[in-house]
Amino acid sequence: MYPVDSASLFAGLAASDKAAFMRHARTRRLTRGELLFAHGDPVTSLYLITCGSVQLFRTTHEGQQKTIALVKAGQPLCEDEIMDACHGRRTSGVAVEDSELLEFPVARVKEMARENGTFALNLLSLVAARLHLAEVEAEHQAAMSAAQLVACFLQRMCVLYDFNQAGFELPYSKTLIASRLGMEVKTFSRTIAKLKDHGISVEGNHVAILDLKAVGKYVCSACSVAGSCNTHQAMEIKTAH
Amino acid sequence: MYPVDSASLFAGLAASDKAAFMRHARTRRLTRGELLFAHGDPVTSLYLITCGSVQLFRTTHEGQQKTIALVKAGQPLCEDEIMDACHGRRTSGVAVEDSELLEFPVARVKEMARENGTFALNLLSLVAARLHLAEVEAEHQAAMSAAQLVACFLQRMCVLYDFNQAGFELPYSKTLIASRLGMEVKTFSRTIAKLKDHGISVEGNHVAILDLKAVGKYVCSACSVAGSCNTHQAMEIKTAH
DNA sequence: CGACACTTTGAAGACGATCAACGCCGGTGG
DNA sequence: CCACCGGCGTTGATCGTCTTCAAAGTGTCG
Repeated sequence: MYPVDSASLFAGLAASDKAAFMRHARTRRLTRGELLFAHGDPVTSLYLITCGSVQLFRTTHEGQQKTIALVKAGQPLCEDEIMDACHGRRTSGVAVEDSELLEFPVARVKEMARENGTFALNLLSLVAARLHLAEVEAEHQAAMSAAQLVACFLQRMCVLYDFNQAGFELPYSKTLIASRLGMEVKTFSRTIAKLKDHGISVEGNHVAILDLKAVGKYVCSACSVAGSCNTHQAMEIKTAH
Repeated sequence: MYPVDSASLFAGLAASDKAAFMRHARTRRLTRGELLFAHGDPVTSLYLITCGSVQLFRTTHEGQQKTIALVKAGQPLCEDEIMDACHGRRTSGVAVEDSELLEFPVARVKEMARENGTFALNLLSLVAARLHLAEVEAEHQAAMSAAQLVACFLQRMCVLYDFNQAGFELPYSKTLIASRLGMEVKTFSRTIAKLKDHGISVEGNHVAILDLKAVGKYVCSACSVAGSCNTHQAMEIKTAH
């Protein structure tokens, strides 16, 4: 269970305001694979994952499904959709594993944002951060090879999930990760083999990042002016305003 | 000159509040090609373009430059950067043509958002809309061929710039548009030829969209559940909350 | 044990990027 | 006035990368 109070959404809020807001929360429990909402559904709620993780995805006309995001415990869900409720969900949301989340009615969230400037700015920070992330992601997709994408992703995951670089287990299936990276499973599979030569070993679900320099050399203009993709580390962590 | 008062940023604001905010505005005039800010610069201001247009881009290590966005008169600039001033500009901004814009200090904007709930929600709407746009864009890049991208772009431009479908002039150079679409000029050039067969004729800077159905058949799951990319039209127009 | 989802691998194919060369135009300077 | 240059746009040929098709191995769970 994730400590809800420390969510960046509530940073800087008075305990009383937080408590008042929390009274509108409902707890939702999902089992592995259960649908939280579907593409096109009306946007009625904002969520905060307290346990587990959720996959956001879209299904293309051919039935293929593209993963937009993997959201883990402690992170909010759909904070970017609350402002245009009229257009319906932009993605489908499904529990990757047994999960638990807090559900806040959109109307309450807007009300809170309208009345509490700090909360509004927190919300703005979150959405802005996601936008930045989306831009970086887009640039990566365009500029980097499959191998670079995978290396970059593994390294970021390592930081974000607080894993030990020297050895950790993949928290998601390879199929899911491949979809998240926008590539075919086959390509992902092939790519993994090549990574051995670049300081990253993957065997089954076990990953070991042996040579960090090899990863770091993939420079990316979106991440910093002249730095390396190691600065990704800061990207998802920062939320303060 | 664009009517500033009708900017979506100020929707629903009391005239007095708007006026108070506007007092902090400074007018900036840029000549064609002039730099507004560079990648990495501290984020000091939010802009509102009153006249002309601005290119946002990043320069990669090899010196190539990728266009992130083309912002035209009436639209705000950098509304997504104001919340993490510490990280510096994420893009460089340059005037595509002689332009004029209003400049608001970041501190004032934050202050306004903190005190005025409506303004805060307007800001949130803007950033959320941009995020949505970025996601759709990413999906397009991944799912559509070069020809589809160009067709889609031309059609959207037609709506966004209020052009006549039957015949209009490109407002930007082909080089710039190609960069905006994330493709090489050469590819863009070749693609244009192919479009003739699909109901879009381009000769020099003159474009005519003859067969709309041809364009419309490029369906895209990001835009609507089962609709066509014609719904792009709604995308950039909506900003209300 | 058998169904089925997940993963790996080989071979062929499609697409866009890259290399290279050329025509076009506006500006500059001799 | 003309020769030169740089930016822009077009076109042909080639190349690398990722997807697709096809097939088979691995694992889990009923």
